Amino acid sequence: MALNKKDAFAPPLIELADFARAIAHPARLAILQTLAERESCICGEIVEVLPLAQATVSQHLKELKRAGLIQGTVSGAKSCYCIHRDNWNRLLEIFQTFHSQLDTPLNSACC
Amino acid sequence: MALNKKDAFAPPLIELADFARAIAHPARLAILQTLAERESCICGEIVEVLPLAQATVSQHLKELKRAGLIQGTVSGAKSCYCIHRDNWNRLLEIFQTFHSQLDTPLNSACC
DNA sequence: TTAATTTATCGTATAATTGCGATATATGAT
DNA sequence: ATCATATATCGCAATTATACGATAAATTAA
Repeated sequence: MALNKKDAFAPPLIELADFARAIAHPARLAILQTLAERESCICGEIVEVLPLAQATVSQHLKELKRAGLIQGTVSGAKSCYCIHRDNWNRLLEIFQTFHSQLDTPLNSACC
Repeated sequence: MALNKKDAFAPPLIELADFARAIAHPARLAILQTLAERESCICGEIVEVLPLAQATVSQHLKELKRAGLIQGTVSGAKSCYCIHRDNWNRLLEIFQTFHSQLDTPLNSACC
């Protein structure tokens, strides 16, 4: 955009929007699923599972890490990832809070 | 992207990712908030509240409408918007379902 | 009818996202 | 030491998103 206006909004909105952006791609949701279903925190396995090139998967992993939804550590030549449980739960919490704040006050009569 | 790979993923993931994308901008979250706090379903009022130009707000409204999170009807020269309660609740539901599916099976021991 | 108001859309510019091949780097195996 | 494996990063291309001024279209007010 010409100018980034995101910072003009309230911090809670920015935080939720940022989390939402991280999960706003089916590949990243699939990564989270894969990390969850296997007890070991794979990496190359994710590349096998997803219909994407290794470089692309690495980028998605980086984005999830940036948002704090996963964490990764190097173990030898391989890289090990897993879900960051605290932040993953926090996302649910703040979205539930936001959602309930938008509950209809009186009636849901609308336009 | 060179080629859009999103369709290569499971429909539930695509649906959730699409909802997430719609709320992945603080302006759109602010719009949802504004629509919720006023019983009347404003439009020009949103422009007054947000730190964005009218054309930009209109674009964000269009995006929220595309995702099904709001609905709008024309009433005279003005346009009236409100939250699409069914879909708004559905988003919460499918995210909660997805989130619970990723619950730790045994231990949360990680990398 | 004319003027003002309201909102959607167009056109444009800029920035971010997505995707991948190629490469660099580091570890593990031989 | 050499080779294979694993992964992050670079560079590039294509697409999409963000933002806004200008304009169009329709309604309301005068």
